[in-house]
Parts: sequence; C-alpha cells; structure tokens
Amino acid sequence: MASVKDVARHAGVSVATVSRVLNDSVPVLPGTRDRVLAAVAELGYRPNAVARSLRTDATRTIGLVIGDILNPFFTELARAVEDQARALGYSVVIGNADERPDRQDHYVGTLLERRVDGLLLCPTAEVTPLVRDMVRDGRPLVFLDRTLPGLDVPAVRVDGGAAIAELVRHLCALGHRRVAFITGPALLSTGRERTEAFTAAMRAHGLPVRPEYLEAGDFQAASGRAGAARLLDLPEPPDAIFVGDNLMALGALDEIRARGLRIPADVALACYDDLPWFTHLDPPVTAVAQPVRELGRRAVRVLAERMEGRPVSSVVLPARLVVRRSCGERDGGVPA
Amino acid sequence: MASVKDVARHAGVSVATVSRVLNDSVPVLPGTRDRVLAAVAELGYRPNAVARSLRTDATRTIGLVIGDILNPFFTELARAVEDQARALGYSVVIGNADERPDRQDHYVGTLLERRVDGLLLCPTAEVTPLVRDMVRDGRPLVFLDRTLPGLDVPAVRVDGGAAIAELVRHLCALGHRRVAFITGPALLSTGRERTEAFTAAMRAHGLPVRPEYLEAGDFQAASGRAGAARLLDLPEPPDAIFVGDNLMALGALDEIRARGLRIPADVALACYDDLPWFTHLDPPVTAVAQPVRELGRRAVRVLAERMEGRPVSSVVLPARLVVRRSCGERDGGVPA
DNA sequence: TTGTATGCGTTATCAT
DNA sequence: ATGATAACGCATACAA
Repeated sequence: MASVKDVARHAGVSVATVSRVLNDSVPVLPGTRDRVLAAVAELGYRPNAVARSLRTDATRTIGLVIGDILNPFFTELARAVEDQARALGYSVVIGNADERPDRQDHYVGTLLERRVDGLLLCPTAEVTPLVRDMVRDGRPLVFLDRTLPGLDVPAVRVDGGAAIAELVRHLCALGHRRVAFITGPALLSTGRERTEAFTAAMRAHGLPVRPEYLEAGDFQAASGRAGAARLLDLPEPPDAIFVGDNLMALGALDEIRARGLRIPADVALACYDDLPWFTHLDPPVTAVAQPVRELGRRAVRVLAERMEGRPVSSVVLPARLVVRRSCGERDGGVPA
Repeated sequence: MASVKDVARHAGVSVATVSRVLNDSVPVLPGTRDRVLAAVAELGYRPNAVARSLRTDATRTIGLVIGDILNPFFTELARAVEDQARALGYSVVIGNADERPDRQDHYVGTLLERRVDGLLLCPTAEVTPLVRDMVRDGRPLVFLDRTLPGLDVPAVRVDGGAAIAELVRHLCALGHRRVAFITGPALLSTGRERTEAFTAAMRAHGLPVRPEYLEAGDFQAASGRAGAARLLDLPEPPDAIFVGDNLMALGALDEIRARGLRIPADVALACYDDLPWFTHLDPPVTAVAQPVRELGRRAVRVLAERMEGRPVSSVVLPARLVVRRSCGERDGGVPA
C-alpha cells in the first residue's frame, strides 16, 4: 500500500507537508495542498491508522465487553453504542464474554493490548485482578448495565425498581396473590436489584414472598424453563410468574406451552425486558421496558468525557412498565 | 504503560531477548527466560499490539460489514463469525452498513485504514469504487450471504432454492393457490434469488404468478407491513403470503393483526428466515431456516485461507423448510 | 545464547 | 511555508 513517502514523492513535497495537509494542522500553500491531494487521489492513498496510533498514542477505538450479543438486550445495546461512537468518531470492538470471567478477561486483555482509548464493560460477577489493575492504572473504564461493588468506576445503568413496583401493583390489582419470580444471578448487580425490588414491592402490598416462589436463574433460556417447571410442579403453584430477563422468559414460555397451560388463564406471565416480538405472542406479553438505546448512548458519552479527562459521574435511567395481556388484563390495558 | 524497554531493564537483558521469550521465536536460556517472565508479571506488562502490527504488517483482525446487527439473522451471523475468528486467533470489528452504500464504504474505508488482515462483506446493492479497488489490489475479501456480479470474489452464502420449492409444494398440498410473495430488494442477490426460486417453483406447480402478488419490499419491517396491506387490499387477496425475510414478516404480522385477520384461516403465512420466537407465535410460523452459524464459520475459514495465500473457492449451503402451523397444517407437521 | 541496530508509517519538533 | 529528522514500541537481521 502507498505510504506518505509515496505521496510526498509523487507530489514533489516532503512527508511533513503531506501530513500537514492530511491533518490540516498547519496552514499550507493552496498550490502545494492541491498537488498533495491530487497525489493522494491518484495513488488511492489511505493513511495507516496503525502507524498513526503508535505515534499519537490514540486509536479512536473503544472496547465493548458484553454478555452475549445473541441476547436481544445486548444486541440493541451494542447497536446504540456503535451509533453513538461513530457519531463521535470512534470505532468499537465488541467481545462476547458469555458471562464467564475468564472470557471477559480474555477480551479485556486483548482490548488493552490493542490500546483502545476506553472500555465499556458489562462486568461478570467477580472482580478480576485485571479489572482491578485497570482501575488502579486509571484507564478510562465505564461499567455498563451492571456495577461492581467496592470499585470507584462510573456506571451507566437502569433502575427498574419503580417499574417493578408498578408491575407488582398491577398484578395485585388483577387479583394475583401467588406471584413467583425467576431471578437472575445474585452475583450480578442487575440480578440482585431486580430481586430486591420485587420482594420489597411484594411486602409493600402485604403479599408474602415464599422462598419456593423465588427461583434462581442465570439469565439464560434453559434456567428459565427449569425454574418455570419447578414452580409449576409445586403443590400450590403460583398464579403469576415474573421472569427476570427475556431469555429466561423464552424458556418459561417453552415450559408453559409444553404443559399445555394457557396464559393468563392458568398462569400469568410478565417479563423484565421488552422485545418487538412480545406484541405478537399469544397473548402479548406484559413487560418492563428498559431504555436500551439511551443506555448505550449515555455510556459512550460518559466514556468520551472520561477519555478527555473530564470528571464524570454515574447515570441511572428509569425503566417503565408496558401493560399488555399476559397477566389477565381485560382489554390490553395501555397500548404498547 | 510499560514497554519492552522497561521489561528489559527490569530483567537485566536486552529488548531483543524480551521479544524472543514473548514470542518464543528463538530458544532462550531457561534462567533468562524466567527473569523476563518475572519482570513481565511484576510490571503487568502487556505487549503493544499497535506497535507489533506496524512492525509485522499484520493486525490479527478481520472486518465484518453487515446490514444491521439488529436483524436477528445478522446478529447470529456476527456471533458465529466472532466465535470462529477467536478460535483462529483473530479479533473482529463490526460495521453496520444499514444497507447504505455510503455507510458500507465508510466502514470499509476505516477498516482498510486500520489495516485489517481481511474483510468479510455483505455487499449492498452497488459495486462501489472502493470495493472495486480492493478487488484490484488483491486484498483478502470474501462476500458473505450475498454476492456481487462481475467481481472475482469468493462468496459464502445460502441457496434457499430447494427449500423454497419445497415450501411452495407444501402450500399447494395444503390447498393454497393464490400465493403471494413479499420480495427483498431486486438489487440484492439474496432478494433476486428468492424471488426467482419462488416464481420458478410456482410455475413448476402450474400456478400462475400474478404480478400483483409480487410485492417489492426492502428487507425492513415497514415494507413488509406495507406490502401485506396492499396484498390484502386486492380485489382478490392471496390465500397465502410468503415473506422474504424475518423483519418484513414482523411487519406483515403487524398488518394482519391490525386488520383482525386470523392465521391461517384468513391468510396463511410463511417466512424466509427462522427465529427462536417463531415457535411461540400464534400460530407458530412455518419458515425456511438458514444454516446461519455454519455460514459464519465457513466464511471465516475461507477468509483465513485467503489471508494465508491459499486458493479458495465459494461455498453454498442449503436452507431447509421448517413446517409449523401458520399455513393450515393439520397437526403442526414435522416438529421444529 | 544474547546484544546492537534498523525500520515499519506516522506526527511533531526544530530548523530554514 | 516547508523540509529534515527523531521518536513511538516492537521484531528481526546481523554481530558477537
């Protein structure tokens, strides 16, 4: 590939001048400028970003480490991050950690070696030494969607507390009393928070939270199915199941269908996370919707400020309840 | 950040020796080796991939330019590509072209500047000059999912012809005669091929392909809805609608629901592309399933061979029909 | 086996 | 306004 040298020779100027017109850092005589541009066009020259990064110590790249791009929540999040990053002139490299600390560290490691300017991390349960080092070294790091305790890192996330409280009230109003919750991993801040919000809301309504109505899942479809199966096998099964994320809801739906149970007649269903397809399920699923695109946008902005050395603080966005028909609503309630 | 120099000083050796143990290119005395490794650990040294790339002229990175990561087909494709790439020691940088040639070129351009070792491209309609240049310059390029005519570039894609023929036969057997098709863009090879396969299969069964039953869509949800609307407004509406991709199917479903029509009693529905959620729709949707993960895997492998300078050829994978209940099947047919 | 020195392509400093 | 040149961090050819 052609380099600055080739362009310089072609235009009859020095490499310095080529660099100057390309970055228009310093004024250049219009005539020379044109000659350089002509040479660039003729040679199809493309600046080598690798060399530039080495020299400038900046890659205009940010890393994004998420759980799994196949999870629609993360898909949308990744897309939002990418859009905002592009708007700010950054590329983004994505890593799918699959909720495994070792794989998270694999990606954080390679991203560090690639000298990304900043990192957006949806942390897995544990605080790995690598993450701790990053914090110690003061590298631009922002937690996304989740937080890790005891670390001074800005986080951009959603607080679903109010929406969950509203959902519980909604379920009560519809006459449900035996409400179960399929939780996310207690090791994840999102898992914990949703569970706490649920139990608090239940108590606030004078409803008991029976231990057997709290099924521990792991945000994966299989655990949703298993959890639903155990709940439905109970001597006194719940009359409503609230599922902690969309993947587990898919699994719970599988199980409910497999048993020939009807929603909401036999059991009501609600989901934390909303999806376009929920409108088309039978019945349409009542869900807690997170402001995913806003989440991604804000995360990039916070990281950008952090990379520019400005002080930043965490961001918390509210979720909202989307009422449909899967909980026994009479007429579909508020249109989605 | 610590560099080789720091490690060398710390271990009391030369930078060359550090480089040697890190890449174990040349045998190094066990003692020195240990000292180097100790220094690396102590300093938390991470090799600078940027500098390495500049020196070796390789980034161990491939670019992937797709239509839109929000399309579940591309989501799964991206994930498959990423997995296979990681297995081969490559990172992948993704770009969402949104089916726009200008945005495709934006990504191809930045990926070129970042000196990716190879590029996987789901080309938009037009052959842009940039793509033509890449081919001319002999850069490792593989077309994914789609092809572009008149270019000597290996392609890894799916042939849905047989599955579409099977679907048409299936529809006929179920008594459907007025079958409509909401097509993809004629400018996309995938759009054209599906349309051709459909019309050929219809003719083979002695069924007329009325022009008004061929609705032109663009693989986006809105066009699916609009197409379905026009079809259902026809004096003699179709008794079955085959939709060219999953996003347009979502749109078509919206329209059918909005009109209060029932599937398959009022109109049968089938979709090119299969999704996990299709099982849970009412009724479950009969679909043509593409071997997406295999598609991604093979694409990376072909590209890898191409990057290693070996001769490669195109790959075509077959799709298959998944019969469910949305076409009036009696008992759900073959379980999905 | 190990060290010294060069160059990858770029930007930036210092002359001119 | 422009040119010569050093330096970024690393891998490697060559020397020892």
